[in-house]
Amino acid sequence: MKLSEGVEAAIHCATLLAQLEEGRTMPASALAEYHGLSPSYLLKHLKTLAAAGILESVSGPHGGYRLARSAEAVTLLDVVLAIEGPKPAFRCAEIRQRGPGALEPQAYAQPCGINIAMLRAEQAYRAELRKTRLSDVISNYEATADPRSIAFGCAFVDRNQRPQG
Amino acid sequence: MKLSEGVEAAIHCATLLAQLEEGRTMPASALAEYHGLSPSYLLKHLKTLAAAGILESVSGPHGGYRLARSAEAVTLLDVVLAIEGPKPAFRCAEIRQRGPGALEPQAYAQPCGINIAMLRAEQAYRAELRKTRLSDVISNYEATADPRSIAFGCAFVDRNQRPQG
DNA sequence: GCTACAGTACTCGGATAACCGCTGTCCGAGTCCAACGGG
DNA sequence: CCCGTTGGACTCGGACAGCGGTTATCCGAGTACTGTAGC
Repeated sequence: MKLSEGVEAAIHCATLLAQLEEGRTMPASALAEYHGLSPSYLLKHLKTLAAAGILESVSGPHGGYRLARSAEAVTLLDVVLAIEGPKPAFRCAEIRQRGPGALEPQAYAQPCGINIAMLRAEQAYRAELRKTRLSDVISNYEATADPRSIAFGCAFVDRNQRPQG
Repeated sequence: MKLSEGVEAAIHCATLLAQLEEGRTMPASALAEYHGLSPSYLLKHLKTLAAAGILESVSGPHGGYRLARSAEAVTLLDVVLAIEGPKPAFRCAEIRQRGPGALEPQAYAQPCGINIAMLRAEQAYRAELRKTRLSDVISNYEATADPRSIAFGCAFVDRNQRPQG
């Protein structure tokens, strides 16, 4: 079990985007520079987030990305599902229906108990991720990070945010 | 996020192994036949489970695999961690320490809030998996499965289990 | 008839190729600004 | 001086290679049975 590397980048970017002023946007190149990542690759994930309705994109010279809704309305689960896809991590291949002891398909109306247990665990995982909103991440960041980091972030946002599109 | 295909096979095999009599073993070839899987590939995962201390292996003509401890003492988490590895699904690459605003490493004594949230969710996932024991899976199976499947399983176990090694 | 031995067949164990998805990258479509020329 | 037009530059969007990891497989090491030969 392993999550895509892009999940971390996506969350960081969403966090930064949440800090710019209402209606403003920030281009992918600025986000990549701020996080020290490859612009080309980051763009791929930003595109995915936009397709999922978490970000909005604005084209043109003063374009860029911004949150499609408030930071309180975006959970970590939203971001993870957008990048990783909605399919559960455990995909039951219905092994029980294979082999020499297999019966007709109608005999397997009851779902596989293993699948149920695995999906229940994943529901717990998702429920926990759903509890954390983007705004919570920001609050925690502002409360614990080095003041110099916060100041740099604010300055960077002021410098790179684009006017209302 | 996706789990290895082998997790499902591993759980099914462990479940079947839990049903044979005390001290008996069952060869990988029988497990593969019962589940309609490739013997070569299944052996790989059984080996992994044995290395993790969940199964015990016995070599020789009457050899095979058996549970290393009781079905009550094996949780789904044990099996998943054995196959997938103990590392968390979310691996923080410390993106916050990259980019032009990075500070000296000492400034990042506090762990990354994003990482904390992701790990907390994974702890919930593992806690849920830890609740389900192999014996629970068997109980559920015997309570819900088609009687013919259960009878076939019992007959198969009787036919393929090897004497105490 | 009993025992010791060698051969054999069966098991697991580790090392080795093939496929798939994430990683990383590029160029094209669309959009807004700005400069320029005309009125 | 003001306005329309045109050119340019900047943005996102989708399509294209490269690589690591899981999948799938094979042959070798070890062990217990079995048949045989000797006592």
